[in-house]
Amino acid sequence: MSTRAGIRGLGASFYDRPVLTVARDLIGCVVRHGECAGVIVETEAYHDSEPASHAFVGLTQRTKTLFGPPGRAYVYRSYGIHALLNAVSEPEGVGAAVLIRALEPIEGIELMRARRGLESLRALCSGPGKLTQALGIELVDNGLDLERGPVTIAERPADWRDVGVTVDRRVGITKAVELPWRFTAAGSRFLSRPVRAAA
DNA sequence: CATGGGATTGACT
DNA sequence: GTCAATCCCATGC
Repeated sequence: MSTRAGIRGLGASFYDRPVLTVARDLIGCVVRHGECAGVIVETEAYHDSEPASHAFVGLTQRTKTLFGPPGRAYVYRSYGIHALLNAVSEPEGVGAAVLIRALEPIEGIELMRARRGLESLRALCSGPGKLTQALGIELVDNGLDLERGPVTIAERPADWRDVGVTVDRRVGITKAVELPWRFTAAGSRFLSRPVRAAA
């Protein structure tokens, strides 16, 4: 491993594991596109066995990336407006992915502010549609290899290695709402929404 | 070919 | 708190 830390993307073996494990382990990792980068502070897992997942309907034109090899980006348009970024997980043939829901911005912040038309650091990437706008990720990035880029996800920086992870229910869905498949960096100020109060 | 439903956001009451 | 914007694609006639 001669590449500089934080530049090289995680390889397919990282994603070729149960999607809940990948979703938890992605907290603290770094998403990068060009000069812009941020630490992942919120993820959700989706799997073809449960109806909130796009892959629940089976293999279609839309879901073929989800059923493809692990370590690729699944990018789709939500509500006609927003591009949402996922990391395809589990072996090829299983429709599973991790939705990246929020980042703590660390590099390229001025470009992110220009793309978002906002100043507030907390508002730049605190939602799945916000972070793709801030990083300039669009539908053309669907299917790209997250190890080679242009969008990459790299391992945790040293100061994020021992980040605490909080488990919660997923946001914004109408099916399988009870599954605790949302993961957040404990105490982060950059989440899309607060963690739900304990029962 | 027509229809309907979103893994959301920002503006507004 | 409510609600519209707006694109892709799955489904059904």
